[in-house]
Amino acid sequence: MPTTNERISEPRSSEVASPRRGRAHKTAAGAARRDELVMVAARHFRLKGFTATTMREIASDSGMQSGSPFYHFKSKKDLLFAVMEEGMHSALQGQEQVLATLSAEVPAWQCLHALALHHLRVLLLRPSNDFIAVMLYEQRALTEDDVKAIHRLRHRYEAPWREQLQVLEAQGRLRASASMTRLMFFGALHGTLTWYDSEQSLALEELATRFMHVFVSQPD
Amino acid sequence: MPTTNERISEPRSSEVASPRRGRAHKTAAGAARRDELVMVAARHFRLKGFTATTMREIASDSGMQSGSPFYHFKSKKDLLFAVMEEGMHSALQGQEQVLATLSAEVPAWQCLHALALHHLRVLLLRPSNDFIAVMLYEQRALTEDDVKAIHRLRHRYEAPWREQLQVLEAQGRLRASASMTRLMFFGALHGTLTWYDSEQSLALEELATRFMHVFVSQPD
DNA sequence: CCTACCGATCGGTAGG
DNA sequence: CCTACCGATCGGTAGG
Repeated sequence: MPTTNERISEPRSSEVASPRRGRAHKTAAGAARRDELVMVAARHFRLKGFTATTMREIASDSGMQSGSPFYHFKSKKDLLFAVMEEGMHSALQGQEQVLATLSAEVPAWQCLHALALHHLRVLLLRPSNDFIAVMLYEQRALTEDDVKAIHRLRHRYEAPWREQLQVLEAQGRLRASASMTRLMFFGALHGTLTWYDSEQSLALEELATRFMHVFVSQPD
Repeated sequence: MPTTNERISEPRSSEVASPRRGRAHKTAAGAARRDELVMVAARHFRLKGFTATTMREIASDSGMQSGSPFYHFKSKKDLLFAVMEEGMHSALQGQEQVLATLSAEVPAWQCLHALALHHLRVLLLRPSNDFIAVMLYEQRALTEDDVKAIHRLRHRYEAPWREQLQVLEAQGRLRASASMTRLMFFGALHGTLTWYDSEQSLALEELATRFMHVFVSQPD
């Protein structure tokens, strides 16, 4: 996928002066402060919502004064975008690692199972799983361009899903079309955010298997 | 179900003075104004979120002055609760009507199909479908007691689902346990809020059928 | 239900 | 990254 868009790749190779939205820190300490802001913001945005969270809270919980986050981020919306964008980048990375461990001839059922398990971990495993709830619930607070950028990342994330589901569809092992199955599958997975309880519910491996049996017939 | 809780049933038989959270209007015009506030609020809460919506916008779009909504509702949170509570009441009523038209011996598959279709209509058909998106996305803005009241309504709403899914489970026609199937089913249905497009997608009847084939095997 | 208003808070900025 | 601050807005209220 060489079609990375500019803003998404920009943070990794930029030298613009602060305040801005990317990572342009000369010092490791500066980058660490920025990362802390993103983490703290993700938690607050998830628990209280974007609008109900104040920059003052985020600053205070990051050990800063009220105006200091604006040294790292031009606006509150840019901080929200950073939460979603960096979350998606790390989820994409994790997914690629999972796929890399699979041999090339692994059956589609097993591959999709691995993708589902990884996604459940992204959704439910702390820490740093806050971003995805924020992404699912706070899209309307983004600018149009930022929504598009996030959608591009989500599309890349879904690419292997599309691929495996098409294989399974061709094998006659789906109960709806590949794209309909994908929409239902993600909907059901995202629903776990509202009911999964790590104390009382199944282990994620077992949960992923249950999902697979509902959406795909005949495991290999 | 005689276990209706006080606050839920209160609005229908109360005589307390305004401002309050129930319907205590002597005049039909007063009740109509209140209903308009609830409808307008639902739309705004859905499109912009609870916190980002101001009482002034709601007032203005309801043809009132900025302070007037507080004649009908003690607080913004009470208006949010009214949106969810009245939405759930009408959804419950609609569901009961659907069930009433079914004969007593209708097979479980058909009954669940009717429930799924009704739910898709509640989710996706305008007007007055805003409340459910608000309910799903804005729970954290409610007080603890209000969350409990809404959960009781949702539990009542899910009762016929539980019943039919248990029948289907006993018949060996589910791919996961009855409760797991219900959680996945609702998750997948709620996901339609993010992707269903009435212009391009299937008719809701057909969509309900596709859902049914994924979650339940062997239609009658 | 309107008028007029208050106290509090918030995103953001200048200047260092 | 801190200090000190501004302009704007907001939920809510008193009094009619």
